[in-house]
Amino acid sequence: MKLPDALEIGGSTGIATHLRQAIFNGEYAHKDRLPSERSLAEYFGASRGTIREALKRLQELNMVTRHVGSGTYVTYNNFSDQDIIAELTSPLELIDARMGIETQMVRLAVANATLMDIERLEQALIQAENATNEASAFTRADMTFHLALAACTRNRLIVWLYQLVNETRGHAQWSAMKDKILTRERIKEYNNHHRELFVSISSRNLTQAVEIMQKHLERARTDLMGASSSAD
Amino acid sequence: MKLPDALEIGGSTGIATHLRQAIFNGEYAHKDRLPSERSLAEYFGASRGTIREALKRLQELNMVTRHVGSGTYVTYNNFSDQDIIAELTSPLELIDARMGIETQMVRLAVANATLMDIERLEQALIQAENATNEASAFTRADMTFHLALAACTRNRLIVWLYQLVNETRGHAQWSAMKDKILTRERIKEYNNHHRELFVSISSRNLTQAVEIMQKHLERARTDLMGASSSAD
DNA sequence: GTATATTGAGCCAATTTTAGTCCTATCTAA
DNA sequence: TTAGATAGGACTAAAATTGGCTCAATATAC
Repeated sequence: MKLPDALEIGGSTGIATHLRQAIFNGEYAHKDRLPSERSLAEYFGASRGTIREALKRLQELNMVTRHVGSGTYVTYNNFSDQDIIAELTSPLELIDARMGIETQMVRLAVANATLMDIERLEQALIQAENATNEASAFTRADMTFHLALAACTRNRLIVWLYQLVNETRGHAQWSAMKDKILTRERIKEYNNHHRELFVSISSRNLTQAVEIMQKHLERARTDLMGASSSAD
Repeated sequence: MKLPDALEIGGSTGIATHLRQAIFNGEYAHKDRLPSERSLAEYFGASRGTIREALKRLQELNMVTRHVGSGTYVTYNNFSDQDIIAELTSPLELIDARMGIETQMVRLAVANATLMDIERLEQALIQAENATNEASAFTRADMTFHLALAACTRNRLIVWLYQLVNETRGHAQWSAMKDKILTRERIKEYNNHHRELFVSISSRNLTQAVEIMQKHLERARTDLMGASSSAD
């Protein structure tokens, strides 16, 4: 292995580097199609075989996929902030964040929820109560319930923030644990929390509602810690 | 280093990319009608089928809707969710949201802040204390302080969320009131809050820190309401 | 000289593009 | 109201393009 004396990096490795840079720089975005091998060959002044060798490298780096008759497509994902955050956030961090937002949500919900909001909340609650059998169905219904709760605040900023938080719940680390945590028993318990929460909000009992939400999330945290420690 | 003029990518995907860029760049605005398939075919030197394939991609991306006999219309909204939310959010809604996130931030900061975090927090504090003369300078320093506080939580999700919240602070409704609210006297008072907050966090006094943050935001709310009512 | 990389050519199978035609929906002007 | 122009939707068979692959010839590096 020696370093090139000149800037000239020829051959398949040089072309591969060039293309890699182009993709990193966003010249070719996610799902874009690269030029055909024959066009690239002409452009780089190389033979088709060399281009193929270069593309093979990109393929091995999982930066492109190739389809006969169609073309070479960029699979490299220039992740958005949100994707990175969702990937990095641990379920425990998530609970901590929810603890802040959702208890405030409860306070504002008690103060601001309209009758229609409360009706929607109850419908979401009923859906969750009918989903005790399957973890993924309950997860969906649970998200809907908490989102309906967010809507009760009548605060669009909070609704938006909670939607963002909610999206990180769908990601890898949580999904992997979900089935272990959500036993039928726990689902029942969570639904009881939801029911209590609904009652206290619809009767505008502030301190009770806040307490229940705190209990709910504390319980979720301990369940989570039990699962992650038993997983080690 | 980018001169692929000779490398125009053809095909439906290339045309789709081209049109997508045109919409992103505002060449075609929201609700505008795109040229007809036949015109586009002529313009791009491709057949109608290829154009249809490209438009199908845009349709799948929810960037256009198409109506027989009428045309293809842009539905992509150049404003991001964040811009819309920031525009719609009133300063009072903002305070309500901050009330939830920031009190939780304080709790986690007391628990998790490292010495380095606390040092950064103090530096931000000092900067804010030196910016008593100009409202916009104080606003910037204030944001930095609260962001440093977010960092103390060691919770990346919360940091991210708070960054988003913070960005909405820079928008129209707040900016208009800022100069009215941020008298030199109030800036001094806010800085006192910051100082107290810093002391209680660095001494790990949880209940005191939470109380101060609540006082701080409650005060911001009343100041805000005074300003908005006098503005009517 | 040997090992390695590159070249250019040809062929294959998968896929896309083309250039038609006919259809229905919508708009506009007589 | 009616007629004509124009819009997108759907389908087809032929042609062009694309990546996958092989092979012998050539160039380059050690």
